[in-house]
Amino acid sequence: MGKTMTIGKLASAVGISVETIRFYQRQGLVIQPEKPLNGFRQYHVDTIARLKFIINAKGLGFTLNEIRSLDDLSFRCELFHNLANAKLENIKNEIANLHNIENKLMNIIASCSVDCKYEHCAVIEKMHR
Amino acid sequence: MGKTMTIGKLASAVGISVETIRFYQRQGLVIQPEKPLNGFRQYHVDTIARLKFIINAKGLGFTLNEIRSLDDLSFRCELFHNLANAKLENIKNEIANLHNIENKLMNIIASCSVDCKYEHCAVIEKMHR
DNA sequence: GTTGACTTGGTACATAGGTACGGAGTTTAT
DNA sequence: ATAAACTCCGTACCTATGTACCAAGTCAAC
Repeated sequence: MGKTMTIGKLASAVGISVETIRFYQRQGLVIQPEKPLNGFRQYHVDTIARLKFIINAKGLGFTLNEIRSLDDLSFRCELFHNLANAKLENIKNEIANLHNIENKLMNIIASCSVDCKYEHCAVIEKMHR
Repeated sequence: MGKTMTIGKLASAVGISVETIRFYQRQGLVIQPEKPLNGFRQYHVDTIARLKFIINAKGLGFTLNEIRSLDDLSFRCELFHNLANAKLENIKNEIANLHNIENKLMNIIASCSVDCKYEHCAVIEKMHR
């Protein structure tokens, strides 16, 4: 047996909405417990850990699809290592792209300060080429 | 007058698809020229600059909505400065968030190397709390 | 003057990750 | 025993940025 709870309690226990849990069920991330002939579905306390896992993995940048695939690792470090490293590369690329944009923006802002003496912004002008 | 062209020529002149130009028109980013009673719509050469502006602004991280609002600046540097700085802050925040994730990932990868002596990955375990 | 390439306009689909709604059933509190 | 709160289920909607498809019209080349 063990402790069980309705979806609302579960939701407030982990700090997400009922609708989100239902969404995760539809995505196959959380197993929906059987519905008793009479009454509300009962969720096992372990579902809290499951949801926290999903939330934590999301916090590490994993998508819901990737989290689903994390399940296939069945706690084997080596496989997890690979996925985490792949994700890390991923994040580093995103950071590099953003740094690129950041530099362009800083250049353009600096350039605007220097070049734009009159009404007509030379920087906006340049953006048309 | 001036040179004009059909949408296909325009698309290949700037290196995007016809569908994308049509999409930008629907978004109000590009003005659709009048359709002659008989024949294809003719785009003025200036539309090339317009599209390049959109593409460049996208490259600076501006969304299509923001690009639409860039139009209201009518080349006034000061206003553009404000928007560009806001966007820069924006990008910096995104970078900071990603760095945060990056650190968490690196910690977790390192921790997995140290803690996981056996089959059961202690790091995945921790992600359930 | 016919064939192939292009345009037009409308609509549907795609991703990712949810949020919102509505009517009916169930449970809980008073 | 009745009202308030909660659950269930299905479905529609949301943002952002396009992509895909279709039938019908038009244009250009050979």
